[in-house]
Amino acid sequence: MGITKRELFTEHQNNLAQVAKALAHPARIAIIEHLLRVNTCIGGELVDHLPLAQPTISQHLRELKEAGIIQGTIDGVKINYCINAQRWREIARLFGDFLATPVIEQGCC
Amino acid sequence: MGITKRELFTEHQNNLAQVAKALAHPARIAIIEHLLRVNTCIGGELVDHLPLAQPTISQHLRELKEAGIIQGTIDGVKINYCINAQRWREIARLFGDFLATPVIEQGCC
DNA sequence: TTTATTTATTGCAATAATACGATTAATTGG
DNA sequence: CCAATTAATCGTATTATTGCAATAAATAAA
Repeated sequence: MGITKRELFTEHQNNLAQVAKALAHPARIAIIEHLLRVNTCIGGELVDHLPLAQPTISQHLRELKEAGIIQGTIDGVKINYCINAQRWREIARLFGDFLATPVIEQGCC
Repeated sequence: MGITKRELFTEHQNNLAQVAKALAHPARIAIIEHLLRVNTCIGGELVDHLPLAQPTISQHLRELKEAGIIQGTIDGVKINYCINAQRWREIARLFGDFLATPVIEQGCC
């Protein structure tokens, strides 16, 4: 995109937006859903599972890693990926609090 | 971005990703936070409130509108914006269910 | 060492997003 | 009608994202 003027917004607003951005692609949702289901998997399994080329998946994995949502540990030639449980709970709280804010319904709109 | 291959993913994955994308900018988070606080406001108030030019804010408002998160009703020359309460609850459920999925912590990763 | 396996990186093309000045459209008030 | 107000749209520059082929890097196995 063009450049986002992050410095003009609060840290909280940027945190929410940044996590949302990490979740803003169906492939990354699919990766997370898969990891939540199987707990741990290697990259190759994702290549078999998702309809995208290996470099593309590697790129999505990197974005999820940079957002702290997943982590990988080297196991020989392979890499075991899993969800960062602590970060996952943190994100659940962050979005939970935000989305739990009630909307007062008025007739105005 | 480049073109996202949405047709290769499930409707649920695309739904989550699409809402996340609508939330993936601090200005849009700020707009939502403001509307949650004041319940209703006109576009001009947002221009005073946010450090962005009027056309930019108008563009962000359109994206939030297209995601169904906000709605606007014409009031003379002005437009009253507010959160779509029903949609907001729907999104809270969508993300709540997703983020509530527990991560089984293992020593592997 | 050579080969196979697995993942990351590079480089590129195509497309989407961000931001804003200028302009337009729509309505209100005089 | 004319000016003022408010918001949307257009056009454009800049930057980010997506996707993949080709390649590199790293380790394991033979």
